Amino acid sequence: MNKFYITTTIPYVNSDPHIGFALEVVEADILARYHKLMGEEVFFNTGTDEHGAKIHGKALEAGKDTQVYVDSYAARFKALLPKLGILPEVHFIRTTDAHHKQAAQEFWTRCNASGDIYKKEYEIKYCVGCELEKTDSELVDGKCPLHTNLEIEIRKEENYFFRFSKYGQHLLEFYADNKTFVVPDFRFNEIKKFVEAGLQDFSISRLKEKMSWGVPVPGDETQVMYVWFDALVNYISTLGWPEDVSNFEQFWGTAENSNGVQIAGKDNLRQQSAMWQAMLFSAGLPNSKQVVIHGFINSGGQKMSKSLGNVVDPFKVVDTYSTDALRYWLAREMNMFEDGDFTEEKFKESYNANLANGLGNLVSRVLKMATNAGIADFRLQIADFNAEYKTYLEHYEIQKAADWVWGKVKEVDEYIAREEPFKKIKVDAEAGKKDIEYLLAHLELIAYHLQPLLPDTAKKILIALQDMSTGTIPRLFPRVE
RNA sequence: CGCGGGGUAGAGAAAUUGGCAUCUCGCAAGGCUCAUAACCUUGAGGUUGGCGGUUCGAGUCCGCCCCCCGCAACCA
Repeated sequence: MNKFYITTTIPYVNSDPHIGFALEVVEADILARYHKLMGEEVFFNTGTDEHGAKIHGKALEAGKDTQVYVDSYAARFKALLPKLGILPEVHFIRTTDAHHKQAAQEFWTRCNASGDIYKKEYEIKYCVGCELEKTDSELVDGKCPLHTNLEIEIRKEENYFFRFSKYGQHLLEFYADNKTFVVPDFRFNEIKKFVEAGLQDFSISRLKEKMSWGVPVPGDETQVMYVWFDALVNYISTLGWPEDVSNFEQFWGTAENSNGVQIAGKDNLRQQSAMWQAMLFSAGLPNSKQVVIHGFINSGGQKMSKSLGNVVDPFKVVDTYSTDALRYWLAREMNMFEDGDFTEEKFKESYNANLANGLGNLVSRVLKMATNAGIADFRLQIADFNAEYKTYLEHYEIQKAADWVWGKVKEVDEYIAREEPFKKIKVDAEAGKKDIEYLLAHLELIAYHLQPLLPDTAKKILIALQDMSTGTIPRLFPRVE
């Protein structure tokens, strides 16, 4: 049996889940469901990234024990999954899981054995106001934007570094041999350019006495791993690596047959397609098979931010509309690879046009015609996806796959207007009935192809088709005014 | 000349290797009554950011310019 492995990146639990995470996990779920329906054995991973100074700081600020703090956030992310209609068998890894920590340590040990880890003095930019380390990109004019009255302190400490620079050439050769390693191609070009420009080693640990919230570095009591290093290992620790070799090789793959598909946002291009791959080289493990990079969801034309107050809460969207309404929007209104824009108004417009008036209304009218014609049951007959639709999903073109389905919705509406079976049945019962059966078959076609996209809705339609004797017609998506 | 993405109807998008500028929403008129005030048809709406070039033919290829938006290393 073919194996399919897909993973999202794991969100950092320093704030509530936002719609960007919902996008990523729904995209992964659509692909996982598709491969499952194609008869493959699927391993689907998501989870939470829970170490690091930021989280530690936030917990201290809230006056909570750090583990208690991350537990409550992890629960929040976990609670979102059923709200989004994610496959219940999804693996949810937490980087504070005991097994993950052991796996991260083993990974470190292997990189160290390859001679890729060394100690060097590192200059940390530290904001006394936040009591946190700051990155260059967080600073505005060399100052912390939250504490512009304070100077940034430079603190020197000895950290472990990873020899990223050693793997530049190796990465370029790997990219050349794997022509669709990063999807879409413009992102692949971006990362190639970045690697070509030359790589610098990056720090992978912090002094424990200053920042204790991390995985202990093997063989050095004084240091903990920097959050990235341990977090990236989740993609394989989730499979039971290093102990469960069989599971690891079946799903993550082998050197000859890599099998791990990763989905990530455009901000994660470097970490996933360069840094993590170099780490895998170093540890002597198979690379990912593909890294699929999606865009961002903006809100009203601007980046979502707390200060602008335009953050979209996926829980709220689901509660107002429905799980499948949100899944529809993420699948069809978002281009898989470009940025999209969310506004309540556009969401509602699209909901009414495509779900209420389009799909929902079509199901109503066809089932009513069937009921009126005395057709009580319908034998399901579709067992495979359309070839064009398959091609789209195999190339991660979720939007196009959804377009294909709604193209069918349109065709069926047109057919009804052209053939007028509701009229025909009054003069020629046989011909009218034949038309209606044709419509029912197309409803099945639509429902079948909706399974990965809107699983709940697909199921409702398929169930309704099989028993129309009760005369009750599901109202899938009521109009919202 | 740091790297990259983009500019197509009021809005959002699409257009293998150059070949009738297409689709959805919205708007107008008509049709239909199976349906969730829904559905179908037709129509209005365009200097494809600008200028120039190649070509029988350019949204597409080449040159220059203008304007948006990311990234610029340890930020998911």
